[in-house]
Amino acid sequence: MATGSIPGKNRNSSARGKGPSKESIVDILRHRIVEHELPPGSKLREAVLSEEFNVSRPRIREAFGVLEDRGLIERIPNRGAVVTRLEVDEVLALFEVREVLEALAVRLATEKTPPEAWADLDELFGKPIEDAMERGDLDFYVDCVTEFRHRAIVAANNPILAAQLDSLYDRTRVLIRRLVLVPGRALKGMRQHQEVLQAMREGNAELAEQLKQKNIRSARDSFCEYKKYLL
Amino acid sequence: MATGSIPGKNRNSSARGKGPSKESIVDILRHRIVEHELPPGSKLREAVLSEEFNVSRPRIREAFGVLEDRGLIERIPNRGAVVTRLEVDEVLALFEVREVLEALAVRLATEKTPPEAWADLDELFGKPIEDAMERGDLDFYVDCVTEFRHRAIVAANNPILAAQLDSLYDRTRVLIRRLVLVPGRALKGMRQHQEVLQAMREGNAELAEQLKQKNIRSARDSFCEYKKYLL
DNA sequence: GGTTACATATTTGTCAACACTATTGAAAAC
DNA sequence: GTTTTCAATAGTGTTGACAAATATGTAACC
Repeated sequence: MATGSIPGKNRNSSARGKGPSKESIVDILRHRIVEHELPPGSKLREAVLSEEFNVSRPRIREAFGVLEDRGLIERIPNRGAVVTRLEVDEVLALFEVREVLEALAVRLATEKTPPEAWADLDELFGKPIEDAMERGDLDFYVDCVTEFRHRAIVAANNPILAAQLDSLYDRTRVLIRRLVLVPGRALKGMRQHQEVLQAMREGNAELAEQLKQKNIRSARDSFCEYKKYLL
Repeated sequence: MATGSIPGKNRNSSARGKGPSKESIVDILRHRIVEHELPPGSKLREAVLSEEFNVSRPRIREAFGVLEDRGLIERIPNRGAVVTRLEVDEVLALFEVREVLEALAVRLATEKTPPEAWADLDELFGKPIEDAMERGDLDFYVDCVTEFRHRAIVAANNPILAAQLDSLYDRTRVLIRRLVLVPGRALKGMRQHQEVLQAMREGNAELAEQLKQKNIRSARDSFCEYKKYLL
């Protein structure tokens, strides 16, 4: 259920290599959509996909069904499937939910893990990331935050939470990545993560949860301020 | 996406009435599963369903895809689909997430609505429900709590949150209903809801959120204590 | 009597072809 | 020259049938 695998370029690719499994199909499509390889508004034609994956149209159709249920595409009767376009209200709604779920992940991770386990992450968010920030290495910052997210979700040890967060994250991935371009956002995010990590190293789950929630809320505020540049 | 409609008995029902739409199919199946009309472990045969709904098997298959993605059924290759059986760990995981999401709904509802709007609910949770409790009318209690839930979710005005909560609730509906049988549980739940409502009438969103979170956590504790009777 | 092997039957997985709807282009009328 | 109507086309929605795999029941053998 948790879509953990990393799809994308790989086998199949039309060359009569027997089509990929159904889960692979939704994962590949999901990947293309969340990475804006298929930007919002793109039409998804069943025929071309069925030919590319060497499978029949009903299999594509089945994949469309779950993609639609996850809110990644919209299907208009007799008109076909289109990649969902995010509206401002929807982004704010996503942030509202992410605010409590990401915070929950941090709290559970802190509760369920000995504080020492966060030493390496804490180290990563020390000198290495500060150096990266000074030289404007945003990629490194994004990688660190991604790693933090991943570790927290794994440590939270809650498959349902992981699936829900994945689903939320899918719909805002590019947006969140664009957000680091907002002046001062990355620096602020780094400081906030350092605070969260410190609380985690002290085993203070409630504090870590509150700080993480503040972090997401502050990200949402940044989005609001710069929304016309970001959407 | 938010599965708000109330499916079940209705049109179609095999009598050559042209099959129901795809969304109807997953809603009908969803309804049967969450109400334990199809208890955990039931086998879902594509052929009988396609005949009952007067549709072809690929349509059933597509519905199975989203049901599987939502975690309501499991599909074993070449073996078919069975209704998911809940494990204790999974129930606890669901409670952990519900704890923060239901609380979020209450906070957002309080923030986005004038306090007077809760007068009728507050009234309902006053004398009427106390009387019902005295005469042991559990149905009335369940109806009140359901109404509270519904009102909070609508007032929260967040489609993503509504969809996630629906999905969580689907997987534990019968369990939660059984929970009111636990000695003292209903009474405790009533008092907790009264406290939450008071906070809402005072416009104290943060307090209402915390109280609602405590309410769910206390429900989880009750489940833990009586899990061998409930599962 | 119990166990194993085989044949049958049921059920899932997959596909290719058919029917219907909407869009787009051209042609004719104003 | 502009607008309206109609036909052709492309693409979705749906169906039924076919192939592969598993479960079941029976018979033979130990």
